[in-house]
Amino acid sequence: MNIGTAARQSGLAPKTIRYYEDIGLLTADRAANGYRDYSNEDVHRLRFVQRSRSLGFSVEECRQLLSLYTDRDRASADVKAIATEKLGEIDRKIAELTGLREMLGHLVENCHGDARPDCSIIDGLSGRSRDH
Amino acid sequence: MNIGTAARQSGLAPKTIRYYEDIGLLTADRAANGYRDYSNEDVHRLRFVQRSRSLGFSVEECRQLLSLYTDRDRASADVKAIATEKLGEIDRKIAELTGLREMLGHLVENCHGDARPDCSIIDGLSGRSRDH
DNA sequence: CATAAGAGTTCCAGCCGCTGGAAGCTCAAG
DNA sequence: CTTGAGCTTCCAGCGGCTGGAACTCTTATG
Repeated sequence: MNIGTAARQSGLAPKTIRYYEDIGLLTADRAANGYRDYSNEDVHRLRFVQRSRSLGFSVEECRQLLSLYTDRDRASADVKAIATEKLGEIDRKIAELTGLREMLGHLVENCHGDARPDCSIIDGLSGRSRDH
Repeated sequence: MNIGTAARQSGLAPKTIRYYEDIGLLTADRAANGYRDYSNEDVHRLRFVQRSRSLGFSVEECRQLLSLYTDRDRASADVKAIATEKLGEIDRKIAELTGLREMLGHLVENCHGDARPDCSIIDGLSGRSRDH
């Protein structure tokens, strides 16, 4: 199948698929006319990458996961290690964002938000606030 | 004061400060020797940007905030609007990450993580899992 | 006073992960 | 036969820095 079909079936943009080929993440056969030609198994791999990316894995991690995916002899522990590491990262990001949310939330709450120039958000950002 | 001192006091890297000047976010006086020369007020502004960036505002948003910071006549409502919008974005990001966390958490939980090649994480990523 | 270290300057290039756009090819429908 | 969609390649740019080269300037020490 052509790249457009593979794109639709995998949820990736054609441009993205070409880019992945460019950086050597995935290869594709070529038809006689020079068009890329994708098998169902290729689409599986594309979707695998799409899901992994959307779960927060970097392209390099996808490369690793993909080789683990392809290598039927690898231990599941190898995969679990990568996924667990990622889980930690996600947790750290959530914690960080939650902190941000709290701080910014305070600022917004304390800002009267009217026509007066006095603004606790600006004060907070400039480090002139009384607490924290 | 020189850029290094301003950097230390604002929590930004000298490179970053030069970059901000490059893109016209902040300007700096020059001393006779050509070195950038920062006043205490400059450092205030640098720190303002540093905080804003660390709270998740983009450089462009920082530019807006900075002009609101500098303009003593603006209404606090203007600032509040930007901050509230940002708060929504942060909430969306948290929700997204929480979703990811849950999904990846399930996969990791179900993976026995031993030497066997059978792996529920790989299965999940490849879209072969039974549920979700 | 010579010299060496450290901090400043400029500019160019690269990171990640795409995405847009130009110019040219191929293919299917009308 | 023409039109338009879809494919190809390549080059450039996004955001937000960061690294490195090559240079000048300042400061401390022998």
